Amino acid sequence: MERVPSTLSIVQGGTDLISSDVIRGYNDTIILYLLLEGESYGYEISKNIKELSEEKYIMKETTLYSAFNRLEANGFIESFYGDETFGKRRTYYRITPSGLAYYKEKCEEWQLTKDVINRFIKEWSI
Amino acid sequence: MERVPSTLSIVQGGTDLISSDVIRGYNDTIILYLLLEGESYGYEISKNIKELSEEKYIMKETTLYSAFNRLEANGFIESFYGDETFGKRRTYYRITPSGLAYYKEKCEEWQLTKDVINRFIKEWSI
DNA sequence: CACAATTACTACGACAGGTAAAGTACTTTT
DNA sequence: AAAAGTACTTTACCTGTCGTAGTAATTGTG
Repeated sequence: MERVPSTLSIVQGGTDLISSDVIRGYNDTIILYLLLEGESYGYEISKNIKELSEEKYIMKETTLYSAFNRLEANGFIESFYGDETFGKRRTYYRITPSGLAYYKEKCEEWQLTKDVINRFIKEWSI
Repeated sequence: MERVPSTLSIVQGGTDLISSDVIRGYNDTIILYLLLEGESYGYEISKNIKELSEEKYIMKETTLYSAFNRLEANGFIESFYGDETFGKRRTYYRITPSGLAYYKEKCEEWQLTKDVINRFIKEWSI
């Protein structure tokens, strides 16, 4: 794997590429979205992101777990241990009311951000 | 001015807010877009961003000038001095062919990114 | 005429978020 | 028995943003 500077860093080697710097501001939101559907844990969320984005976005493990810590520190999610008696013990997360409020804010912000960025984008295809 | 952590840092105090972490991946693209229309310099670009975004996004000076340096180091823009004989000498920038190519890539990427993020966003208004 | 405001940068240092690399630990498949 | 998959944790580094501050010239206001 070639070493690429971070601005140009690419998720997925193929033709569908997304630079991680863009999603940056929305990693927390993406995680919260998946927790809306119910409690979950790291590995599952990771797979859900991959599936929902049709492999176009794969969140790195370290990014995911550091996001969990940040979200918990901010009171947006709560963690608890699962009671599985086999395998490695999972840490489950659930969204809190303030996490939901934050998610809603981010959704509104997204509409605005989209509009602003669109003004600086040209469409070359067709 | 209250000290706010960077994730929640806000551009514009009012109801229209955009966190800088989101635009992050597109600052370079925004600058290149404005250079498509012709040569320009820092202060002018800064004002154009403000106007085009209807005050919804104001790029910080330090962010702008560090973006210029990065873009020039990557060969996406070229700088030269203006010949004004009054005032402080301006550094003008023009976009290069490889800058144009990069801009086009970013535009395509944006369509993809928008689609991906949209999948994790709910619409609460209406 | 003094002063503030505006224009046009530059330098420095701090900080947050993303990520590579590596390790731990247990289970299932080959 | 080895590889692959599940489920994390720790460390250390890099990049981009941004607060603060300084320089330098011009224009507007009292």
